[in-house]
Amino acid sequence: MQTTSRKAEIIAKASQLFKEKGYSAVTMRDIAQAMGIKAASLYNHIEGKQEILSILILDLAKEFTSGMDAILKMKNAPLQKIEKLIELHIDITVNQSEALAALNNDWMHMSEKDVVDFVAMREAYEENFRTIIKEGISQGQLQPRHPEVILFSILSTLRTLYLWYQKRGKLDVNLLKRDMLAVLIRGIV
Amino acid sequence: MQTTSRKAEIIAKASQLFKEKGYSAVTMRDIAQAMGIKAASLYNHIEGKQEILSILILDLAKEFTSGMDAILKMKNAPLQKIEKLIELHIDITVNQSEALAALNNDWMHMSEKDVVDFVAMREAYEENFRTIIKEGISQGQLQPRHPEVILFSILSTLRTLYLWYQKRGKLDVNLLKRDMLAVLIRGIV
DNA sequence: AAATCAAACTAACAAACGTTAGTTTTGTAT
DNA sequence: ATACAAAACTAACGTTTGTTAGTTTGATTT
Repeated sequence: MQTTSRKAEIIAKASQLFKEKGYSAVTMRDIAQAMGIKAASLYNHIEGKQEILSILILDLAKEFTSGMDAILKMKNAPLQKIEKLIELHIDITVNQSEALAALNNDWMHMSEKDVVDFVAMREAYEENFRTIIKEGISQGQLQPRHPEVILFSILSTLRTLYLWYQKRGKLDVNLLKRDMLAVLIRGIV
Repeated sequence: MQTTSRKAEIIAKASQLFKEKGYSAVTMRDIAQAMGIKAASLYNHIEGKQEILSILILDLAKEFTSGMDAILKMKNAPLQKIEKLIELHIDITVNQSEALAALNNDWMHMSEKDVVDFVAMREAYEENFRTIIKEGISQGQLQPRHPEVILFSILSTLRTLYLWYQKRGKLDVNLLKRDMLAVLIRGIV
């Protein structure tokens, strides 16, 4: 019984390389060498380079979308939903830090159709996040700052978490969540 | 009297393309076409593709470094230094949003020597920032959170500001500074 | 033993890449 | 008009790119 298909192995290895150098700078021969095989052999498992990227990005985007959907269904107050969203990002980052690099930096190199789908998903995600923030403000639970500034302050931090989570001594996840929630929500003063 | 050299024009145009697709995905023919000339003509002005990238990134890195140096010389309290740093990032972003993309995403494609210099500058910058934060905590001006979490929450937001500053209706710079200072320092609750 | 099948291989292609060499054009100063 | 320098051009180069075609290997099933 195989636990991981060869295709999944290729995608996993490719995502590591994409994280290091970016999609465009990684060649099929790079990926093959990292797998210990020849470039042509990759095509027994995948359709092409672009397919690797699309699977990587769209699967991850769906994870964010379904996470958001679950949170929207909750009966919690806006601030508690934001806390859940922060935890969602941290959980995904800890388990998928490689794919996050591609999602952040290389989505524009997917096929046109996949780019359209991805951008739609991302805009829907951001719009849901924005709505929660606006509710928080109108209910007096959040400070009356420009919602866009709040949205992107939080999102920027969460989206680039993958860049420094690793090296910083593998902070305990629960400790990380506690401090990030504190900093992002209550500030630093 | 020419106000901008042809070389500077090429670098400026290239940085726009780098921001859209990343350094590796932009070809010399792309840059030439955007300039309305042929690819070979570029070499009358620049040494090669990598030189464009290095000038772009290292010039910007020096701007951050000298900005940091000026702030370190001030006699202000840590919190006020952090406010100055946030304003520094916002000012640079407003004037150099294209080059910031390359600095964030494509620094690893410079020559080995330039990468070493760049990473050294970045680490020095972060170390200075970290020291200010630690002073703020030990003086009781900042909450006693993990300094690394504070550092990267602020830096992540500032570093990706270039991605959304433009489209969001060209927020007035002073308004942006006010709201970002509030969100990053005093939080959202 | 024969057949099957996944997964590797070798060899090669056409296109695109960064770059070089040598030449022509263009504007400015003599 | 002539000379000069800046900046464009055409043509081509050697590599590298993603990908295809056809073949071989090795394990499992019949």
